[in-house]
Amino acid sequence: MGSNDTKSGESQVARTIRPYRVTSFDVAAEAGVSQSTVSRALAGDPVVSEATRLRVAEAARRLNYHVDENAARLRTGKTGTLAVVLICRPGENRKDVNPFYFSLLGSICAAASNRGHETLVSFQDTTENLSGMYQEQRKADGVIVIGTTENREAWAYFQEIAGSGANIVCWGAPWDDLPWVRSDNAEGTRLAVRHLIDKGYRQIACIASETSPQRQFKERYEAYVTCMEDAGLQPHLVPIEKGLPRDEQGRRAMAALAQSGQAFDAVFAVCDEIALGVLEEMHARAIRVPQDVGLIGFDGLRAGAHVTPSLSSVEPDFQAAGSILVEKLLAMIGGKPDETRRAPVRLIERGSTQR
Amino acid sequence: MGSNDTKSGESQVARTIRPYRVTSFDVAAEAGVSQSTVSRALAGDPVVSEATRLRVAEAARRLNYHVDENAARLRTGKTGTLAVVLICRPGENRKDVNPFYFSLLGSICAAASNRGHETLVSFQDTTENLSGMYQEQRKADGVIVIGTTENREAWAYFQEIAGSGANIVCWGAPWDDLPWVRSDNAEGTRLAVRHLIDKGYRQIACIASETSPQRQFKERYEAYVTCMEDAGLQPHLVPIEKGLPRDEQGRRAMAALAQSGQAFDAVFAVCDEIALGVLEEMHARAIRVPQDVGLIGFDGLRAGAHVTPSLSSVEPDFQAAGSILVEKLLAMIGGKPDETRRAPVRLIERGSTQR
DNA sequence: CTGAAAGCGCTTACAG
DNA sequence: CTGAAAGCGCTTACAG
Repeated sequence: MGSNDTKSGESQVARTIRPYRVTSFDVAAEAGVSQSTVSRALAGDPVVSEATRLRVAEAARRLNYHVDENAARLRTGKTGTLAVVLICRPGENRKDVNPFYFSLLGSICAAASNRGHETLVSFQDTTENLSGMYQEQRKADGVIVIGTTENREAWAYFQEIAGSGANIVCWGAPWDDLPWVRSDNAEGTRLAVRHLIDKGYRQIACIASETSPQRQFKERYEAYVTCMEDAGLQPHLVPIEKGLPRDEQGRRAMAALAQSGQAFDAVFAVCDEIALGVLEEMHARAIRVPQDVGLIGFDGLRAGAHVTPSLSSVEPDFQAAGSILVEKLLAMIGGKPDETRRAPVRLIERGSTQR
Repeated sequence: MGSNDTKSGESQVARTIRPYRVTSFDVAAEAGVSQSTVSRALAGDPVVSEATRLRVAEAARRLNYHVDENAARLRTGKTGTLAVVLICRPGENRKDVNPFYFSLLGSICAAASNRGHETLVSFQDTTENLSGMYQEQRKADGVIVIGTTENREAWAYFQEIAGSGANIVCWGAPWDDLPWVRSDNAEGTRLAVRHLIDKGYRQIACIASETSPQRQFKERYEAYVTCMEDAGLQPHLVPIEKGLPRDEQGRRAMAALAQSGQAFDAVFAVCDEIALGVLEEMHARAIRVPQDVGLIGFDGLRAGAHVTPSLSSVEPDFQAAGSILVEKLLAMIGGKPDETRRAPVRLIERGSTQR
């Protein structure tokens, strides 16, 4: 079927099967200099004369020569590449990955690109899939790990890698013993609660969890308590039920709050997905937002812009977050650890708090 | 300042600055075999005896040895890597990248991973940024280019690369002379229009553009005309204004339709962002959806799930799309072109058509 | 089944 | 300022 084709020339061409590649030697011949001069000229080594540099560049262009990065990396030991791992829920449909992570991924790639590094991206979830030996395989100089806090197995794997001295930074880890970056949850919560107070709301309930693996939920709840107390107001926690989709958690918590008889005129939900469920439940109960009750979430999901009323929120600056992760990793690679850990946040005032 | 530090040992240690790396020679010594046997054993070459293979694997584990991929690739000429380029609008804030592209990016990475390939991702927009010489630099075996149709400069660049014989497939190109994959727009439109008809709508207007650089808009509009005519109904085009944000295009088109005096009981918008603007304008005009007028979009944006009423739509299966792109590229790399060009779509029935 | 050796295409001391 | 040569760490014919 083609493979037993024995036309003459087949075997003697065996070595020719690999397509011919233009090398720095070809460029050297074309430019009439040595191969080492080609390498220096193309790398921009200032030691080569301008005339030679131009001649070499022109020859390279004529031959459509490009440096074989594998050879360069083998020689220098540097990759110029950062690995990015996005941890998913095991078996999760990729479409259900929190879109924030897609955005963060994009901003990491962009930030790395601005700093002259490429990004080697992978989505990982289960054991057979986990692979973080980037430095050992000389595929990258370090790793940025982002993704769902809930995949403990994956985080445990990367925690071990971090423990062995690899260059690694992360966003979303359930533990604090890997170098992490997170939203400035205290500041974001302060912005949200102060905003509600400025709008005249006083009986502000917080839909949250004290026991969630999501550290940011805990941080936001604690900051909420502090803000309320600082303002002389009474905090009120409405806990979420475990193991449900976020919007369903929001619906149920809102139902529980309404049925509790507890007075409230505003709700601070620790994430927008929960807040969207809360809003639906408020509609179902004919609670008018923002007239009767104000509502604010956290995360700045796009979906919040399109609901009625649109959802006020606090948004992590994921572009800053991407830069911070990249800078932190590059600093670590350079041996001068960078202490930045918090990504800035900003308030998004939308309809659900505009009374 | 540290660099003029002349403590003894400094210069003789110069070669030691590069951290020691465990090589296949070390594993060979540890396992008591030759280096070539180590290479074969770890590559799973069936020619090595099981006993030897185990001994080598154990030695490698003890020494925490991992193959230097740069050396392997230099030798084999294969990268096992696919490049993915996401083209953005020049100067665009990354957050405004259509979330569909983030999802598609994710599914491409996942599909590549399933096929044993890593992905080298970059976001590109302007000239100083454009870089697609992946095969020449031996960084990847081929490129998948996705992103906004509107960045003509970037597409022209990749079109040229495609013309020079590189392995490249794309989603979103404004021209048809690079190997492309797109949604099955004809089928998706048929699903949308048939659905409206099934729900009893008859006077179905289409908000679209015949001249947009977005080829899918044109394809959807043409399919709409065909479907309407096949059903014995009168097509009615409401053109969008150029150069505006999509939602604003939707608002204006809807306003124009309402003011035109043309009778209508449903609207098919060629994308969800436009449909969301249409919906807002309908609310502003107290047009009840879906009772008075039905509305359906295209693209299946998440935001559509949260508006009131939720927006019916047609969704490209972006996971299938990612697989198709990867398979098409791998087929091209393998020299056996694959003719698949259309990603499957499915109808999402939501509130805006449920009367 | 295993080993000795060549060579992938660069970068970078070392000399001049 | 330029060249000759070594060597990065593998894979794979070639021998045995």
